[in-house]
Amino acid sequence: MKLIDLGAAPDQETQYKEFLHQLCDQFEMDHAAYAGMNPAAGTIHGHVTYGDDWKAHYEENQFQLIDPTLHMSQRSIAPVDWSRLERSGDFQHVFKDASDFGICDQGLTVPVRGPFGDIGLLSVNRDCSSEEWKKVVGNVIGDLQSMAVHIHDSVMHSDELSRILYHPSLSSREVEILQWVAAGKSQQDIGDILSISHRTVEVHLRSSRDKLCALTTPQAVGRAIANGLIYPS
Amino acid sequence: MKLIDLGAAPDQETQYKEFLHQLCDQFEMDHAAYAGMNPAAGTIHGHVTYGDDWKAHYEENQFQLIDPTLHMSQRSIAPVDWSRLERSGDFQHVFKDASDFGICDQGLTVPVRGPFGDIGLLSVNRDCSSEEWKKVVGNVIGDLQSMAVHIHDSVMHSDELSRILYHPSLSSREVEILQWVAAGKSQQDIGDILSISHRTVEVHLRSSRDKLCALTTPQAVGRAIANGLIYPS
DNA sequence: CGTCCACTACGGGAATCCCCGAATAGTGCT
DNA sequence: AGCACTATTCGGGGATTCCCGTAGTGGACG
Repeated sequence: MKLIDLGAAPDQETQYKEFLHQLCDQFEMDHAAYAGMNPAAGTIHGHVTYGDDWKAHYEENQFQLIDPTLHMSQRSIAPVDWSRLERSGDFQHVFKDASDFGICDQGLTVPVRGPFGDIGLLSVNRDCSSEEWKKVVGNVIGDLQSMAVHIHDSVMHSDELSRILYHPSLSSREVEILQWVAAGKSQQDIGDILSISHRTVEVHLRSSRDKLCALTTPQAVGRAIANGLIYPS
Repeated sequence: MKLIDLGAAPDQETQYKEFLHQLCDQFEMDHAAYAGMNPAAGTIHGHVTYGDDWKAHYEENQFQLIDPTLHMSQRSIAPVDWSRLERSGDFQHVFKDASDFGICDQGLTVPVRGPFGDIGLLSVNRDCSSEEWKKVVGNVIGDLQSMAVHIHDSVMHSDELSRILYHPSLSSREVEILQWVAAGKSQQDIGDILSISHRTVEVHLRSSRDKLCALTTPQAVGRAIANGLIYPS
């Protein structure tokens, strides 16, 4: 299994696309797609081997908001075979359109997570018999896992600068207190834990809200988690 | 590659240990160890193939606080080969003791992350020549990745609180209100928007908290966002 | 058909949070 | 040194949220 050095790519878009095409050839897949979300930087990376027509159609209809393959695998640790997805309205909606573009609903999505709340999703699909699919998947699942880690690692490291630049600058005290709030502690509790007045705790929370442009503490916690500043607990 | 159904284990400790021993046999390793941390549930799972004497020594000296293999891989996306670890004082300290127990410093740690900030670390090591190590690792890295995902997935789902968190069932009204809260609206605002009493809004929030096992609304919002029930805004 | 349970809905009063003002200490710039 | 800015600390008092109790409705089940 050959790994491309994705980091040194001068033209990343082309490089990643080429990588995915090679991945398809190697693992006998029709298509491959990678989606990487870095909430800390507010960036989203997408690379696909699909045609531009399907890409345009997907973006136009905002399918990323309802796409069940993204929704499920974002919540999973293990790879998600599309056959195990609920055949809901959203599923029918997306895959009915997909089939019009010659894309089948037999696929697999491998989720990868980094330490900053960043998520990478590597999806592959192939139009073939159910038995053949199972056999192919069984053979390449481990390599796919490695590929997913490799591409996500590469993408996130190429994006490191923007992550640092766009990181909201909360003070350590503010992060500390926000983390306790997300852990379900009251302001009084936190004051006791940190041995300061609960009034002071509230001031730090206020400045956190200001910096995150949040109207309420729950909203601030939501944004802090989405930004990878704190972890849910 | 055979996967044990870890979920149906009557005696989990024994089952996981047996799984790790099989993993060693299959991948030609001396030892294997898994450590899983779930901050949402506040639980830590550990399973190793090391002897009880080293286990006791490790715990006694609180090595988990300084162990560089844990420290580095907690911050990495890709697997970490121990040869790339900095030979710091902590490294010397841990591995000097380890060698006294017949454990070598040639190993690899594979990190896996779930959607709740939960981390699983699967480590393997083997005493052999550097060339042989590279060859062995190259052959099994993909399978190790799959194994790490499999065991972490299994451990997290075997945990009671984790099970609840991974499969919450909020009513549509509860999700709707939680989404407004995450958008920074007050209970009064939401009541006006939905044309119901703000008291009722609070009841829905309370049942949302209950279902998500959250002590406060901010914590509930954090968990709801973390598992994709609502979107940050 | 009655029972149980989940969802929806409302209100009183206590607990908590949030807006206001205020003080001290450190940091960087002129 | 003087100034501006931020981080950290604290308190009063009004606004908001939260706990407890109550109640109607509709679906599931023996």
